[in-house]
Amino acid sequence: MPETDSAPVAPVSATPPPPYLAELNDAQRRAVEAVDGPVLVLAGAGTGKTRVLTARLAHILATRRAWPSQIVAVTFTNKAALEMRERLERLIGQAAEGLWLGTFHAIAVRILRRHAEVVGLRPNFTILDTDDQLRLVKQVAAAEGVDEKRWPARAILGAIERWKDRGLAPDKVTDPGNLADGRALKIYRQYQERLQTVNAADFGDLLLHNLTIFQMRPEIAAEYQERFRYILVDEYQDTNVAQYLWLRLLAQKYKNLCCVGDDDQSIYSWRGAEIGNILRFEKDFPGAQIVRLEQNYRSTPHILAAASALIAKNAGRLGKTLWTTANEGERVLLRGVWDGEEEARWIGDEIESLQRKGERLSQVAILVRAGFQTREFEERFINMGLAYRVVGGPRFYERQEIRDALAYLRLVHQPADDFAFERVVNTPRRGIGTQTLQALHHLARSARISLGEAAARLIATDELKPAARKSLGGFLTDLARWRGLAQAVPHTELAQIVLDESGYTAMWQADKSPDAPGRLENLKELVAAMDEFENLAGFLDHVSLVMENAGQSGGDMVSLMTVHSAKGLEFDVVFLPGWEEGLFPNQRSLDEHGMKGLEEERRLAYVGLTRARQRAYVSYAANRRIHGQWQTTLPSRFIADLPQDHTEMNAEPGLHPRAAGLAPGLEEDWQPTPLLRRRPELARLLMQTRHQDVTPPPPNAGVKFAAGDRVFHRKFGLGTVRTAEGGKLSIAFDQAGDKMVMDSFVEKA
DNA sequence: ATGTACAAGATTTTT
DNA sequence: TCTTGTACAT
Repeated sequence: MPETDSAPVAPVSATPPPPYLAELNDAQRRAVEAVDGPVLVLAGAGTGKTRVLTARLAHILATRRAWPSQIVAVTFTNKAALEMRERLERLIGQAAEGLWLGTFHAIAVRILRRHAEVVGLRPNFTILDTDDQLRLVKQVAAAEGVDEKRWPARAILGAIERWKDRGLAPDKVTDPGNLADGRALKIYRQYQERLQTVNAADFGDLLLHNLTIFQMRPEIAAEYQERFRYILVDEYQDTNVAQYLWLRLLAQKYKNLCCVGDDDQSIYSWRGAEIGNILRFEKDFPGAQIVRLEQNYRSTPHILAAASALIAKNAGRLGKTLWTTANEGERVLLRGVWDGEEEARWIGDEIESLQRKGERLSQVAILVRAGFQTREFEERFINMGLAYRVVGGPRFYERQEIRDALAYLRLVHQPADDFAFERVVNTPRRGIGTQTLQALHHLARSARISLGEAAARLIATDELKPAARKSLGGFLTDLARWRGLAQAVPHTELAQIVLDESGYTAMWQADKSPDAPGRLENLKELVAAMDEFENLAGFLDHVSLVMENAGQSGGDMVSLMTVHSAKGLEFDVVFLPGWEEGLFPNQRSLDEHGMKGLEEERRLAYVGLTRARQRAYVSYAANRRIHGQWQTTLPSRFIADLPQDHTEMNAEPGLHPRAAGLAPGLEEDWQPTPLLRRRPELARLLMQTRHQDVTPPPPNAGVKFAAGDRVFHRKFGLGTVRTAEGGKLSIAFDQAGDKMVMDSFVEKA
């Protein structure tokens, strides 16, 4: 949101009949025209949520209910905000100057910068990234004497973030739980205090501080309540409690709040999203209009039916019946393969064949459950020369050299930024090691000052060794000079000067590792990217809030991403690999959240399927290598949830043939092959061949069982062999009782 | 203060 | 398998 928000901008003129209404169906039009008062739009996948929200914006402007600067529209990603703005401006035929459009965080930060002093910050405060957060928690926890092994910093930070997601500042927390022996709350307090000392806010703070400001200064709250005549929210099912409170407060005066959401697509509960926010809407806003959108414009009937049947297995949903008038199309294709490499090969071949039939690569996506799954596809696609892009993968701003460079700029811009200080004080090497740093930390913590200030005090004494003292002094002098320069020269020039004078560029020039030239290239790119911003502050905010890949968006390429990042997107063809028990649904989600976890996983599967317009492919592998370990896997229970009428099974011969009809109970006779776990060299050999042609060796080949042997069965557990005849064993299982089992299904215990 | 060698641990999803 | 952290040597 680069625009300023000074004076209200004149109303946008539009000539009737409005084009934005022409392309809508009845329900959509109702949602658009019900502009006064609270509105909740419950909409299924592919029913045109964003289109409705945009049309609504256009409508508000065209009917002159508000100026753009009196409207706030909140989207889930910055990209969605950009798209909405473009669409809106096309609709109204002019720029929507002054419109507040962006993520919760992007909007909250604008408010916070203005009133930072209310929460003890200065307007140029730093926005922390996850790394910095974690480092701070580690420091605080260590000082508190918490055992890192028992209570990893990650877990403590998780607890802190959960509190923040729920809108709880340290003084509001009532349930300290037993995390870190009940010390988590104490750590939270110190963490927060330290953030204030170093003039920084983390992501959660952006909203939390907003709430605090509104609470402590009612006149400020009133100002924004007055300003925001219309509030629009996309993806409402994924708002957390803090966001909900923020919205409720701001909408208090005009109550023109319109939320669009789909409870079946709530996939962020791990980040604090509350489906309850949707359910509560009518209670909080009596007389709210509820509009349901159920006509799907995206997918073919087969895909829609398969997805609907899948999500119908979830209990506790509001329930929607999606329908479409589209032509039947192809069934969802289910494909079972031997292993992950085979899966990547098959998908690659399939994409090539689609491409030959005229499908554009940019209309093809591979959606995986977890980030690490993209690697297999990348390797394969590089190999076959297929153009692809990883969406949301390793990001430009997360590269080491970029983060270092940014740390220099942050430190120039915000002298108290400890995290930046720590990052660059000895990069390039200045002979400032752990000893010196420890002394700095010690003083900084005890005197409640920033590291930079502590450094300044320390060089005034003779506590440090002469070498360290001299070098640290030089560093501080440099910083002071650059800060002075910041007023005088343009920010791109400043960046260049800082990188050169600090010796950072020279450091990489002297580096003879193969990736050094690339890093220097990236640094150049960074300086070039800064040119698009008015000043250093604007650039730094952009970097903190918009952590996405610059460039490389163009071109005809296959998209590779997690299902989470595919939210809100659509493609002609979607591949959904890795539908295996443990991977999808993810085991950890199941272990930690039980039924709730399973339902969220199912919603995720639903989101994945409904991204497809024309074709959806679901695949699973019988063997997968995870952390370099071979594991045999079962087809996901979600596959069994897909109705046979709308799917087509196409498994490799000999691979758990009834997988499609197999319920997760796995009563049946299929067993994974433990052989591969014991003999990875065999697995590797198998992987190097065309697997269609290879019959896997029978499991347990050559293993003979005799009465009295202790054995293990995947389903029945441990037991003792009573009799063995041919391949059939009679086994007395410790838990499951007596069973007849084929010997290939048990292992020697 | 810096560099090396070896061991342990990790992998869910992101504004 | 790959990355990160720690202990020890330089």
